[in-house]
Amino acid sequence: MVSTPASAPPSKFKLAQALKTLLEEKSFTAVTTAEISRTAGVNEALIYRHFKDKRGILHHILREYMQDFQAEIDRQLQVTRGALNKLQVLIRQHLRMYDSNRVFAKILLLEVRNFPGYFEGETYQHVKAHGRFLTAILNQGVESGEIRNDIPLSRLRNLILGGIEHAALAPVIFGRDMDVETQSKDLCTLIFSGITPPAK
Amino acid sequence: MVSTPASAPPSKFKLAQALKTLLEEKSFTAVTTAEISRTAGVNEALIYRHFKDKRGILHHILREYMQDFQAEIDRQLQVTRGALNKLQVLIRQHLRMYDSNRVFAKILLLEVRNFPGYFEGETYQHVKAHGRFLTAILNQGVESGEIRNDIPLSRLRNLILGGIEHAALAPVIFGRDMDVETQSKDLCTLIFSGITPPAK
DNA sequence: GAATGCATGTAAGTAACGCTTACATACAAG
DNA sequence: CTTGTATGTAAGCGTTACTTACATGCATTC
Repeated sequence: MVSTPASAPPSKFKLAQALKTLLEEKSFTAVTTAEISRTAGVNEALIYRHFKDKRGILHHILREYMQDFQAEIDRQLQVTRGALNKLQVLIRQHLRMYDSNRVFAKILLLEVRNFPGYFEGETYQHVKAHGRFLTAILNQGVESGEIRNDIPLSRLRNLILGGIEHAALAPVIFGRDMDVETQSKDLCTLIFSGITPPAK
Repeated sequence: MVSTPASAPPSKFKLAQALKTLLEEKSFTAVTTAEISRTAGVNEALIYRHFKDKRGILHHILREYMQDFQAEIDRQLQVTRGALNKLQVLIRQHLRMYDSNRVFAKILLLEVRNFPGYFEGETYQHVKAHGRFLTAILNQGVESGEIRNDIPLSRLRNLILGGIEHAALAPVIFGRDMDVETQSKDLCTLIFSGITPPAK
């Protein structure tokens, strides 16, 4: 039994890898199919053997990233107790992921949302699953009394996801580096207790 | 002196209007130049007389929206005292704008960010100006003691903008309606005092 | 070792789309 | 009458995503 990686056959892997590389420097629409195949060192027609679309490559890449991401979060959260602690881990891990995988962040935050049919597609289901995961943590927090229960959880989730996203957005867009530890610490402080001064 | 609207000549106005109409139903990339000119009832080549690009039309529309938006906010904030009150007005007005101008929200939140050169372009300056405006309010809040000063203002701004954005995102994408008043009230509560239970 | 099947390679082509160009007309202002 | 501006028409160009048809190398299987 030989090693059969998830993205076998080899040319499929090469194509996905090539697109990742190209996305480091330009936007998805600015990358041509000819360019992808040339970078991958395979024939252009192979794109359409392995993927439905040019966009199919992007979706494939995004799915891989999402799976790695979710796996890492699952792993870390198994040793974490308390809803607020879990939230903190989730937020930090989120920013870490965006920081060390700029292409992933670019795809998820900038490229994919205006695809026709993206939100109906399978790839979005992975993202949704991640959202439900966050809701579950919030739910636990409400039950334990760590989190307020006078506002619908969906609102809390929106704020958290929005906060993470906007913390990452500028660094990702302008290629600046982000101080993940400070950013996530501050973000947690704000999300937990708000922008008004702490009652000392 | 006759009325000379900002978007004279007439065909320019018609083209912009046509794109707005088309964007209600499909994404920008899914709209073709032929379609725009046909809907506008003008010749396709006129697009390139009035705009640099197909994208130029979108930028033009976005600028118009931004100016209206900023004007309305300026107007409302002149009669509002206190940083937190101003913030509340800003947040509610933001959501109102996104709610009643879905095309505007679509452009700003979904379409424009992956344009090559958008962040270097003139249109983005309007958005940046709006960001500085928010920072000014936060600054005032820090000075008056309404807002905490132990965390950089850019972080607060990110959280606020991210929260607004994510509150609007799902309704905009899925065409659901949003309860602006409840949404903005809850969002303010969360941003002001966080997701932990209020100290009664 | 012949056959089967899969991954790959090559090359030509198509349709759509963004965008350009060249030329003509209508009309108002000076 | 001239000039300038907004507009109209139509043909065409280059790029790009995507398709099709056909051929090869190579492993597994019978």
